[in-house]
Amino acid sequence: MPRNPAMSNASCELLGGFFAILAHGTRMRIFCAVHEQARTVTEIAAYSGVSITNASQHLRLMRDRGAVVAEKRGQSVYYRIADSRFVEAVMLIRETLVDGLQRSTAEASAPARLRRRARALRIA
Amino acid sequence: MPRNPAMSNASCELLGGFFAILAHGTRMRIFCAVHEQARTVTEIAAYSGVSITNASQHLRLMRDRGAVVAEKRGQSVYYRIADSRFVEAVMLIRETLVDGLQRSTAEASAPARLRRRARALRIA
DNA sequence: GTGTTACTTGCGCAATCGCGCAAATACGCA
DNA sequence: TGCGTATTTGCGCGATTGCGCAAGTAACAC
Repeated sequence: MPRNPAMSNASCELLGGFFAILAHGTRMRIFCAVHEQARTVTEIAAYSGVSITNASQHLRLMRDRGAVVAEKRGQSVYYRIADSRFVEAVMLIRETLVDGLQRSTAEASAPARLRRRARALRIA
Repeated sequence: MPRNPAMSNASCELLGGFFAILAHGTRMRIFCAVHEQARTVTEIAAYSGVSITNASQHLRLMRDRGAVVAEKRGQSVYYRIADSRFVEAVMLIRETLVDGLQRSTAEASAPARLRRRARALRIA
């Protein structure tokens, strides 16, 4: 990337693998669920609107790739985001996406698809 | 996310869709290829080590979701990153990932898998 | 018009992903 | 010990993704 243009293939695969973690609506919701405090699998499942089994499956993937960390307390497992910079990065992308959509929808010819997206992100 | 914990489901789907753009080694390499200057499909394909057809397919996805923009000049199409903040976000995640792997590999019990990952990102 | 270069698109197939279900494991309490 | 709660894991199947191949479109030169 910027200061390191010739990033190795292995680095690209690795980074790509990390982005895959958030490349899914449910996992993004899980990310939101744990972004401010550690939560149990049951809580996360309820928040995200998926089964406990499914939440556990997603959490395993996210943990294996270093996005979240798990801590067992009593009979529950608490998950939280491994590093707050991940949240910063997501915020940054979200803002940029919103700006891009605002610019698009400002043009009269903006297709309905874009306007719908902009609305989804709560702008315009 | 941080300032907006209760992000709507639609927002999560949308953000997830965006992350999917970079959730693939080839697309990450394409991202690297165009991060500092606009390049043609042929150049991008050569840089990324894939066929022109395949590069074009990936680029279409990336353009549809707003990660890159295309500009036709002569008989070539030049692609570039739509917003430099996308690059910043990728850098931020890359650094965070490197830090996490450094911390992991610092422990004596770090599994070989992590050490391999750290090496791939050119640390340690 | 023909030919060439640059890129895109439709199709088909193998590989991967997401998820429900049932079974297994781990913990705490009586 | 046995019981209830919390979480994980293995399996199977439908849905999606990635990619090669062949055909199609676009711009330029002759």
